[in-house]
Amino acid sequence: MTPPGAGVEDAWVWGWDPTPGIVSVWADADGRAFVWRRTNGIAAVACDEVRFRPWVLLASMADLAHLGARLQPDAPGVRGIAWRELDGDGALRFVVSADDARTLSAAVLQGARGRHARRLAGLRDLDASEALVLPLEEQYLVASGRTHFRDLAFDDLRRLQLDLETTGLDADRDRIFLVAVRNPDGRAVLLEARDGSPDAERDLLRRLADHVRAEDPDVIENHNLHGFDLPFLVRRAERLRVPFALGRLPGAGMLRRAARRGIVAAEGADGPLRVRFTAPGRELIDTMDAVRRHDFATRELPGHGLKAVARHLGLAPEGREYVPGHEVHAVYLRDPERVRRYATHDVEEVAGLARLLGGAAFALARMAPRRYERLADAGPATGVIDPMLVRAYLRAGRALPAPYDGDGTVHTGAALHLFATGVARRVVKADVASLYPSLMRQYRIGPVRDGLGAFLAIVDRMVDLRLAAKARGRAAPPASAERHEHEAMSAAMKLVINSAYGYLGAVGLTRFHDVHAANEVTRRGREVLSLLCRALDQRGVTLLEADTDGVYFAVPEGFDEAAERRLVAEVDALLPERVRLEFDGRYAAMLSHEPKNYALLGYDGRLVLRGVAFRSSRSEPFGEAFLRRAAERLLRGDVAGVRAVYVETALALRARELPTRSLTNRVRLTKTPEQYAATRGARRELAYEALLGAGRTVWSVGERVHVYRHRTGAARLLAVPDVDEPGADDPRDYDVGYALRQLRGTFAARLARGLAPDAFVAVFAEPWQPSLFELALRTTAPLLTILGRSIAEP
DNA sequence: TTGTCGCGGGG
DNA sequence: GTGTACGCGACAA
Repeated sequence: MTPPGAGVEDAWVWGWDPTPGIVSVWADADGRAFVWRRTNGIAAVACDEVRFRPWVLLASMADLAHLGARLQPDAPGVRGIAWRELDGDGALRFVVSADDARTLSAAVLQGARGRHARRLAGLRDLDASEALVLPLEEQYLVASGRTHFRDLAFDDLRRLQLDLETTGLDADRDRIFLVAVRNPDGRAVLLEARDGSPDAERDLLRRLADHVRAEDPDVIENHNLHGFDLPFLVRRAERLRVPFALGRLPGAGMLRRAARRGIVAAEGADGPLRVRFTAPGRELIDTMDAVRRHDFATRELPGHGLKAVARHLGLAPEGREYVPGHEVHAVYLRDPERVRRYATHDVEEVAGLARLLGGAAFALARMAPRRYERLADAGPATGVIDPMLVRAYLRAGRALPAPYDGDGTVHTGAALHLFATGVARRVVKADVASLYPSLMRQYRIGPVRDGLGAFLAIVDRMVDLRLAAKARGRAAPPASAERHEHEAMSAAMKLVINSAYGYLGAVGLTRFHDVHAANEVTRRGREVLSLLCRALDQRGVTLLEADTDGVYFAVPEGFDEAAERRLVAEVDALLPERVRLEFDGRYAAMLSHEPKNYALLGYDGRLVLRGVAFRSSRSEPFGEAFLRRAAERLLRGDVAGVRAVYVETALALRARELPTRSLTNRVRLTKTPEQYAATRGARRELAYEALLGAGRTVWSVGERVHVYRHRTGAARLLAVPDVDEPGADDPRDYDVGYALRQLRGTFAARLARGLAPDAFVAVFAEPWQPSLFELALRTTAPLLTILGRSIAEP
């Protein structure tokens, strides 16, 4: 692993204290920090209790004038209340510290109360322009230069997974009947309530807490741990009036911390106040946070639920047991073994998922002065970069700028050009890797108020770290712990690097935001996009669409892939050093419909539809199917084939050969019968009219129904069984005329850009009137329309 | 048809 | 002591 270097900038990235093996940190208002470290190799855990001086950063010393001689200059070993002034022109420039947080707070507030009309309960009630107050453990980490996990690998952590099985989702009504635990050694243990009584559940809670204490993990993990298991446990313990805690500090209990993605604890002035639970000494990690981050980068997950993610990532064990959520308790009563298998598989999948995706937060916790559990759910800009910058400034002895709401300058966006519509063949996609971070580094675009230059220095370091980690990861044996660590490091760096641009633009949220710098980045980005479009244009290709950092273009006949790659490399050579244009893919054909709406046909025959025009779940299945088949024919240049698909579909509709199911809309009910009755007069809605028409006056919100238009024009319900069974009970009484109008007006219209107007008329002429042009269609080619060719100079 | 608001999960 | 984005569905205008 990377040791902290000796340089100033190394300290900005890694901290500077070499203490190895820290797995958790807690600090209290008495000025005590509890530091849990793995020792004796990694076999044991030790808790050091160390003194630290709570501190606050102030814009003015006026509030402390009342201290008189009790206020002393900061010096090593100083006792009592001390202060020092930082360099530079930042507004937050006085570091005031004390032996304990209460003394510090009382001293500052005594002065501040004289100036403020409102009540001040604590330092956090001061304006952000007057004071910067970090959580206590972050005060400790920033001041000490310590970070988590130095010299530890992810697999050195003691990680325990737990998963509740309950009779329902409401902790005020439902109860816990089983807890599956996976111990740090990988063994699964089931704790079960002996019956449905409150005493049995109390006993279960006590055994769970005992078990965790005995196994003594550093980390507790589950999927939706913070959204379900922890709040449920705490609520049950409250209702059953039994103590419950998961931490390592005796008597600390389950504490709360503010968290954006927490559960609602109270209603505040600016919306609900949300909290997450925390337990001193152990890190409470929710794998759903890691899943969200992962999907944010890859956007390939089918959903964020445990089962779907585990299946998708190949983590589901052989013979995985599945039980629908609402049946878990009922199944347990008649077949407890099945639920035991199910719950065991849950914790095993969570362990795999946490290891696969949790390494990124682990890597960040070795750098940023925050608890591992906070880095796991933090946004990368405010959650990772900001704390690192605060630490860098204090380390350098430089004052921090006060929060700033910007000067009202609006944020300008990326460029989007549509050069052509219709069908193009031999299409190439090229894009610039990490365009915005590359521009920031190339042109040294950083926040204007960052006089220290720490922002760009940190981004530079992270890019280097990422490249090194990628190289080392490739060199390491597949599936090895070493490879896992490098891949996690690379993922963590990617996350932060890609958020650096967002950091600049986050006016009012990040400490050093700078909308002018962000606009300079997008301006340079538009410039690069224009430059590469012009360069491609000059080389005889047909530009199709360019968006932000990528471009689609069509190459002349005779180009093979090698020639395409040479062309991309040629244009790449014209770009600034750090801005690299890469070959991203090649396609047999593209139907360009509107900006960000297109269809691609791969050389392997795969059809990709992008944009709302081509994929809407509101579309009736028959229309979607028609569009896919017809678009594919069009992309192959087979206009007569498009006609054939249309004729076939239209005739099938007219003959009612298509199942009613394929003409339905799937609608989720959102109004109760009473609510709909109230609005029915103003506006009639198909789904509810269908329900009423079927004589149904009772339904529940959330129910999904299939609705279609009956030949009479009235809304009708279709009973759709779970599995498709071509039904004897399929009524086939849909409104054919309406469906035909939809086919032509809604679906065929998506292909209009690829056909000349007269060809469109011929292709989609009424099928029972054989077209005069039927023969001519065999020689009709799809159309490509070149739009205005001006490539705007930025 | 076209903007905005809110969600994504857990039993 | 808190702030992602993206794509989609629901709802209102």
